Amino acid sequence: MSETRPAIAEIVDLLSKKWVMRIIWELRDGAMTFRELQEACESVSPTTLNQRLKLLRTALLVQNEKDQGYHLTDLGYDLLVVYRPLGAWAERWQEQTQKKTT
Amino acid sequence: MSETRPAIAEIVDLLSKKWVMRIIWELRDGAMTFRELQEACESVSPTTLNQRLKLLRTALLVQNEKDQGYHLTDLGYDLLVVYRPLGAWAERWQEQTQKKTT
DNA sequence: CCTGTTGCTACGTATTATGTAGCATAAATA
DNA sequence: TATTTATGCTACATAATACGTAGCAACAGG
Repeated sequence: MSETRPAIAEIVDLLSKKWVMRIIWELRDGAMTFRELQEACESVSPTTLNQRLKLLRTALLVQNEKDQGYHLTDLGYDLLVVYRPLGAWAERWQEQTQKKTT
Repeated sequence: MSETRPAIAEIVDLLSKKWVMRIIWELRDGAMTFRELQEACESVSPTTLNQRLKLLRTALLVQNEKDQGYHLTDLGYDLLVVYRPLGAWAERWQEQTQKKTT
């Protein structure tokens, strides 16, 4: 079904949707309830949050087992690991972009 | 102005906008014209492309010097470097998600 | 039975992206 | 010189997406 599309393209599509990266980030320290996630994500609307959680569940990045709340799968954690260097890059980026105003 | 917001949050916001990651990716091998970029990005509308290019230029990730076309800045290239491991992760991800159907 | 918490849906409004047309500039061609 | 071609981009109407608010059904105490 999705054989023709490269994996990287699909995941970039998914990660480009609003709140997706943020949700993964918020789940970094363990499970959260639906409403906890909602608050953490600047009170994102439940409609959108639920849509995103569905996407993330079918993408096997997030799970929701009974009484455990939403939490990352192993695959989801690995993605966080991949993203880790982005933090350092972002610091440098902010320095550069603030040279203009400061 | 943006002192209160962490760098990582800002960049995640930017990268979560449609076509932003794709545009950076398409510029990986050097300069492209506006219309080349447009074709490369599945004929994204010029309105949107121009909006994204404005964002990317003010974020110092893309430049557009005379007769050189659009191309990544050093900062932009560094971001690509950060993203490189995503390719390998995406392969593993696709294997996992295709276990279900195949 | 009442209250609180949970995950989630409904639905109208606002924001964002799309598609198509086309303009202004500059270089190449006839 | 007149015409074509390519460039970067704007205008604007429509479609898709996200938001905000209200509220429901299931469950757990008290």
